[in-house]
This record gives sequence, structure tokens and C-alpha cells, in this order.
Amino acid sequence: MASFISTYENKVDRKGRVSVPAAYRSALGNDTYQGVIAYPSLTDPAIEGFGRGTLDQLIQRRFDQSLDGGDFTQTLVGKSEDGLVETIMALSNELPFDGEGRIILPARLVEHAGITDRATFVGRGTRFQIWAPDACEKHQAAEVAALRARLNGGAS
Amino acid sequence: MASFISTYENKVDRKGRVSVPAAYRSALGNDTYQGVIAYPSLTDPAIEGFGRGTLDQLIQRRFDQSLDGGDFTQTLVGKSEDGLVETIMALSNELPFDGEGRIILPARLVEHAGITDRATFVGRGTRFQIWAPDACEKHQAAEVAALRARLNGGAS
DNA sequence: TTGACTCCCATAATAACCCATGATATCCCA
DNA sequence: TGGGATATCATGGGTTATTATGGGAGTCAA
Repeated sequence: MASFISTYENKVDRKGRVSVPAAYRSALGNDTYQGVIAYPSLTDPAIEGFGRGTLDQLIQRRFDQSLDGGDFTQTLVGKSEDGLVETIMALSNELPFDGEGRIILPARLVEHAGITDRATFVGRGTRFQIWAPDACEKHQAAEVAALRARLNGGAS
Repeated sequence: MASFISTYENKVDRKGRVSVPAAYRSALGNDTYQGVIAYPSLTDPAIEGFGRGTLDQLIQRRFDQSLDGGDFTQTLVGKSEDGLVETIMALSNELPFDGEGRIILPARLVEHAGITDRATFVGRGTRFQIWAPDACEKHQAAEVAALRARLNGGAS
């Protein structure tokens, strides 16, 4: 199972290319296809990304229908919804690596995330996100503050 | 399961490397991956650390959704919370050992803990912490004093 | 041609790898 | 039980490999 952790901020050059962090690339190493799958997050101003292998699992699970797809839905947006998988398929892009491990972010995704000349890769375990750096920092700070408050106030 | 005990103070060299105590390394010996996972503590000015195996279990558990992740949340912060895992993923770093069992502490973690040229490793059972030596001493003294007060005032 | 994209090469910074050293701690054998 | 021989450990530094990044040349289609 590919696992994405840590946070990296990389530059988007004038051709629209961004280096995918080496750690993420090696996490994808098992997949035959060299590249990533990306679609606009339904809950955040960010791009969601994962490996081809995960997508295949998702499609297969959906096709089977014999098992409840709840855990995969969970993997994608953290919520369980109907019709979600089809929508994701429609919104998804296949982004191949160039020789140096870079991808080109499609205009639609860039706009959705508000990315200009820098992009922040955020590991989420089984998948990762790509944010505009300033938006990412704010969001992460809020997340941490919420957790900290709960940890301090919760159980005492 | 790896178990970390005792306290060690090691030097941070000019390249930012620190030796992970040999006792901790052998505690991690079971894991195929030679290195540690680290993230900034949400409650202390310190770095939290544990083995790759623990992280994989965490990711797998979350992906499965089959069991309540309470005990793993417990592993990470000592309390149970939701939404915690994804945030931890973003904050975590994979720190591989060099040939001599050292790791490089990322700037973000060093700053959070206020570490300069020395680092104190503190065993916490299933995980460990890395502190700036002076901050660690104060914190530990306070911890001991609080416990002592509670034990004296409470039962006797 | 023009524009968008792929492939290839260059480079500076960084991290990984390799070997060396002094200080402890451990072992072994009389 | 002593005490020298031997491992292990923390630490330092030099060399090589990898990474992120930049740009040019070739390709394909409109």
C-alpha cells in the first residue's frame, strides 16, 4: 500500500511543471504506470492525488458491488455518498511524469486550488493533496489548533 | 511492539545529524525500513517519534475502517480523537538512518522543539520524544513534582 | 507557422554513503 | 576476580549520488 506522508513546497515553473516529491514517487514505485491521478477536492480548495493502483482498486470495488464501498469512499473525501465514484472519474486527470518526475497541472485544477507559482504537497496517508502554499498554511494551522484544543479540553 | 525507555542526550552536528540511541534502534529492529517517523508534538515543544511499522499499521487501520482506531490514536497522542490521523500524516516526516544510525532533523521540527546543538531522547514506551535539553529538564522536573504532589496529597 | 507538449541536458543544493577516530562498554581468559 | 583485548557507540568529515529546477531542441497537430 502506497503511503504518503509529510509536506513539501515545490515551485511551479513557467511551463506549468511541478516536481512530485521524490518520497511520493517512490511510494508509487510499485505501479507500472508512472504518474498520478488527480481531481479537484470536493471539500477543500485543493487537488486530490493518488496512484494508479489505488484508482484501479477503486474501480474494481465499484464494479463488484458485492462489497460495500464505504471504505473507499472514505479514502477519497472522508464521507460516504452515492454517485461519488462516477463523479470523481469524470473529474479525474491522468498526469504522467516526465523524465525528472514532474507533472503538468491542468488549468482546471490549478484554478480550483488557486495555485500560481508554488504548490504544497500534503501527505494524507493513502492519498495526497496539492494546495496553494498560503491557503495550505492557514488550513493546516486551523486543523492543528482544533486538535490541540480538543486534546487539551477533551479528557483533561 | 517496539518499546522505548530511558533518556539520552546526543549532539547535533553541523550537518543537522543526531545519533538515535542504539537502544532505540535495536527496539526498531523488527521493521524492514531502517529509520523513524517524526512529527511535532501537539501538546509539547518536542518532537514525537516512532517506527515505520507503527505508521503502516495506522494507515492500514484507517484505510480498513473495520476497527475503531482508538488504540492507535492512543499510540500517537495518548488520547482518542477523530480527524487526527490525516493531520499527523501531513506533519510527519520519514527520517532514514545513515550507515551510523543517525537521522537528520528537518528544520521545521528543530524549530518547533527549540533544538540547537544538543537533543534529548526521552523514551515513552511505544513512542519517544526529542527535546531541547534544557526545556526537557524543566518539563521533566515539573512532571515529577506534579506526580509527587498528587501522590502525597491524594492517598496519604 | 504557432502553440502545446515531450524529451534531453545542465546545474546548484542537498542528502546519502563511506571511512576514520576516541571513548565506553563488553568479553575472555588466566 | 582482575585486566588486557575486542566490540560497540557517538561523533566528525570528505566524496558521491539524488533532487528540484531551469532551459533548449525536437515532435505533433491544427
